[in-house]
Amino acid sequence: MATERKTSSTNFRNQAYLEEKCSLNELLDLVSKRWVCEILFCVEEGNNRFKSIREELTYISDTILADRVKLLEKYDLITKQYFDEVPLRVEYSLTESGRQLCGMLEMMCNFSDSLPALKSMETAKHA
Amino acid sequence: MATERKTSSTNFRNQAYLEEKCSLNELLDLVSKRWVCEILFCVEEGNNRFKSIREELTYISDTILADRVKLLEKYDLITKQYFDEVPLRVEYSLTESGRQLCGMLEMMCNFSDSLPALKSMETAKHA
DNA sequence: ATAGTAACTAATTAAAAATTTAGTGATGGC
DNA sequence: GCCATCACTAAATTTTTAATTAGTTACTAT
Repeated sequence: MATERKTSSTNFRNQAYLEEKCSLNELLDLVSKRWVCEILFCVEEGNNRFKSIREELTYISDTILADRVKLLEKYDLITKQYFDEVPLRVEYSLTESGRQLCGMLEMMCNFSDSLPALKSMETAKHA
Repeated sequence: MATERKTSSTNFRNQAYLEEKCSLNELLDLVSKRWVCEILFCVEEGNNRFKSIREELTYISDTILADRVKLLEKYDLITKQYFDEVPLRVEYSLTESGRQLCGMLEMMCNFSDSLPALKSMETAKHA
């Protein structure tokens, strides 16, 4: 998983340039990683264990889920609580920032639902 | 630029699964493409020509800018107006959807500015 | 005739992201 | 001892995305 970024690339420089210009770019880089929003929504709705999230998000793998919860914890959007049980039990919950972010994502979700351009493409796909 | 996606991959299936689950995933896939938000903000602020956007966004290339304005037009977030002049003149402007999206992105921008986790990483980077 | 302009496109290559496969530790049940 | 559980990690591979290089069109200015 952990292949290092090449800090000498123009690819890297451009991302740094954008993040410097506006922190939105950093936030978007996080929330647009695959599965991230759905994981947030799972936790928001109380589906807060590793295994149960993995089951809800049909095709996600252990590797990715572990990576994403780690990222979300790093950005202080979720927290982990460890229970001294066997087998191991860990529960995730949203932080205050996480709750705020979820609120905004839900707004965007409503917006995207109402976007004619997106809707017509959906329909085209199913046709 | 136009390398076709491999529709048989699980990578593709997972993206389709997420978009089916929630259209937010489709919208995020668009706005998180590199440079997209900054292009929207340029147009919003009246910087509405190909060349001037390219100059404002220092490191962007013709190839990428052309791809992004095409995408934004496809999703009906910007429109193009052609002027019959020489040399060729094209102006972009936000659609009503584009304006709404910009509004939400600005909200998210304020949020990300206030996120302690992001801020501390910024600081760490410059240290 | 040659060079320059704006707004692009096509093909290639480099880099990053997602996925797959195979493991870990501590414990419990058979 | 052997298999199972949960919540992970490491390494390798595949797929996608971004960047580079080299063009195009239709005209104008030198």
